[in-house]
Amino acid sequence: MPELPEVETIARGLRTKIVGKTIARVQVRLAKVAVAPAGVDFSRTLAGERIVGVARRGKYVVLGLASGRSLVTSLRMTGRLLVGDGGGSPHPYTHVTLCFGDGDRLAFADVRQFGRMRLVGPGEAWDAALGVEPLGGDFTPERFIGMLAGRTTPIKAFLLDQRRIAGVGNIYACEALWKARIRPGTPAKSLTKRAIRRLHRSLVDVLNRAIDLRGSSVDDYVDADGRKGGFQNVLSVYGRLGEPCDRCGRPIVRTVLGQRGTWWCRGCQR
DNA sequence: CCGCCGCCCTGCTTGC
DNA sequence: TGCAAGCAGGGCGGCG
Repeated sequence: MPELPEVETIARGLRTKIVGKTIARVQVRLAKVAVAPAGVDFSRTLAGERIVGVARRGKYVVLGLASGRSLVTSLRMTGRLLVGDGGGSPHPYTHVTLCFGDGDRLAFADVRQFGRMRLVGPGEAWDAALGVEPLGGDFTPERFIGMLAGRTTPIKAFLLDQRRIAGVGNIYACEALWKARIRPGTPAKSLTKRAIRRLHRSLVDVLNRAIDLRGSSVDDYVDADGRKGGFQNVLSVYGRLGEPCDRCGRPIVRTVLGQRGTWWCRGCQR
């Protein structure tokens, strides 16, 4: 499931491939995944647009268009953005295809149909409800301490709340908490400043390391080239039920917290 | 504002 | 062996 490092990898891959290309036509096979403002036709509006940039915000891939509009893609769990020349057989769950003037195509495919491609207008504050970028300069240890003050919610649930910190999903929340030696269920407000600083460091380190390794391919994630990531080979807890903890040797457990599977070590996460 | 819950959807796993 | 039920999960809207 694509989280910040996977989406960053996808965005970087797309940037080298599609910036500068002009959209000639758009095929929408599953209407509900292609979202546009009221009165705006998704396909007709995109036709003729030129791609001027590819960015990431939280877990969203943002294609910047020459008109000032943006095409914002949420991949959710199983969404993929794939570039090709249309020569090979298309991904069987392709819902939207952008056909460029030079014959290349950008396909949005998603088995579970949870992902969305959303066309937003110039200056539209589509990300107003999204929280701070964890790898941006705004996310300081002191700010993190302030964010957690008085919050009763379990720290792991807080990390997953996109309105607070944008881009952290289940894999990296579990990994960062393990690295910081913090129990996932700890109420946010009861963490010491020292522990919060440790968690801040762990979160930034885990995300950067995962980007270096081009993300984690846990289920079927692949980047814009169809390549798998490498972080799944260095996971400490995620998906490792029963395996010995790398730090203390106790078997990794799986519990459910906020309706999400949570992997952690009872031995060394306090 | 905050926390909690159900829904969306399909493929895989589990159980009879 | 075959089939149905259960489960997983990110974001969003609704509720208290």
